[in-house]
Amino acid sequence: MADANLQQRLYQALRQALLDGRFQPGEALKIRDLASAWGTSPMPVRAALQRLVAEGALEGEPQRSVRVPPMTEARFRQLFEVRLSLEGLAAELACPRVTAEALAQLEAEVAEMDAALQRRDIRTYLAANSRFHLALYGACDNPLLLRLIESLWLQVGPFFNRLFTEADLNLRLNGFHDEACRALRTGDARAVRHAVEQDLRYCGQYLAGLLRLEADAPARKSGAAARAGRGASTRTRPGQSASALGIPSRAARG
Amino acid sequence: MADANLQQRLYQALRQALLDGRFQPGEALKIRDLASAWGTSPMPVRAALQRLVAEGALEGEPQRSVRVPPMTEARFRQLFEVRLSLEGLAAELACPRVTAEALAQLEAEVAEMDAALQRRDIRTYLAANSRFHLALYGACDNPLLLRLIESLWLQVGPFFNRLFTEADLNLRLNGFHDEACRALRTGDARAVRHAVEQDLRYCGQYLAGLLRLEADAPARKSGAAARAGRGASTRTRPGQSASALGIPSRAARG
DNA sequence: ATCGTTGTTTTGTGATCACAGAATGTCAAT
DNA sequence: ATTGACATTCTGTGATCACAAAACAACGAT
Repeated sequence: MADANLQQRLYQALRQALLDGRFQPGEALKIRDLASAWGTSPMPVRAALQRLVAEGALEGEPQRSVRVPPMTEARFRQLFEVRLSLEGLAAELACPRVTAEALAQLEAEVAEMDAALQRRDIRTYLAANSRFHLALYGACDNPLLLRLIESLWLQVGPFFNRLFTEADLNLRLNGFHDEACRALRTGDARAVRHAVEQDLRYCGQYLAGLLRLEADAPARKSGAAARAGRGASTRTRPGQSASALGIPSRAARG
Repeated sequence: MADANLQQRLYQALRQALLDGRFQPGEALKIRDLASAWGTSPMPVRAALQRLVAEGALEGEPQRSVRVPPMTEARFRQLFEVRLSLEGLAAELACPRVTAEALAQLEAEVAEMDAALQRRDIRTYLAANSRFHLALYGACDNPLLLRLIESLWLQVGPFFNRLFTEADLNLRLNGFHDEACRALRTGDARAVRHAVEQDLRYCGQYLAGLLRLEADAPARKSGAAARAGRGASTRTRPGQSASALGIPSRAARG
């Protein structure tokens, strides 16, 4: 996984950075900056960015810089309408195909999420949550569906992770995971789907609330450099976003 | 639409060629060939191909030529599972949002399809069919969903169109379109979804049958150059696939 | 003080070149 | 005749260069 094409590694790195919310919404990713940060030529960076644009993870108008799309209420609604449909389908398909080992892993993830919630360790919770859903959907025997779901995650990621790190959640969203596990044991595919859909709906409602809050209070602190309309005139200096990457930046040459 | 970036124009051209089934499944698209066919440098072609790979319309292993993926039963199943879910969702969402003009267009398309069927004009039928579904889904007020559906069409396209041009269809799949229109008038979203799903299922079942037939009879004539396993040793001469394009090939220079 | 204008810099895009890995084609040995 | 190794060609990938459009900043007019 570490080898392969340079552009594919850059793609993976950018993808992970996006999922971790290491880029500000609205932030412009400039080819030459990233290239110098990685110590490569602009070429593979260009390819990686174009691929992310093709997947909808980044937005780029014809002749302008590529930006990470800010989350709006409209986009959020669209995203969750599709997520509900697709992840529900994956869950339903996965039910009859899930193996004993997979089910064991799922329950282990639920346990870890419980523990993380009690420790108020959001980071670990989110990681276990991702693994839970991925392991569940992974059993659906439909790689195409899986790819689509992952591309959707990539589009929510930047917004999702950023908000969750700030928010203290006294809410219990692990109940739906437990419910899903029970339904999996029963073999009730509809119930599995319903549990996953409820999980998504619950989580989505919470995030929508946070989004509304952030929209009302337009960046009181240094955060959120760009609003929904047009990006503010904050000019980013070269190499600024380099710190957001894994910094494999081999000895800034030049 | 005709202007914009070179790579975007190439992308659109390739996309259309793919939708029209002008490329053989399994055929390898080589950068330099397409570039010389268009009279451009290999660079924008590379970008366009990579974008199509990112969307799943083409498949490409790391260091080898990009190919149009052959349709297999597994892939077909995966594709239609997702299509059913997504297009059903789009139809359901579109129902309460469809305008009077859109509905008029939909019924006009149905009429045209009827006429085309009686004339056994498959070409016109397919075009009207595309317009019908696109117009319906277009009312769903979810551009993201629309993009996903179009990318799915792009993946079925090469297979879909090729088979339909060969097959004489005495089947009546216009009934579901009519049913959808009636449900739209009633405002019964579930019924609209059901009609569209039935349409897809019916069409999919037919195509699956043809696929099975083609799989059993492995290319008795000159068609189908490559099978599912490994591509045959048919070595394509440069410029062969150029005829499949719009041939904007400006005076082969050199 | 604000807005329109102009000159400079930045930044994406396309072309050409260079390199490495894969595929193919040839030839010799069994 | 088939199979193995070897040489050649092809093809994707990355680097560097050149150009045009967009963004930015400074300036001048109202």
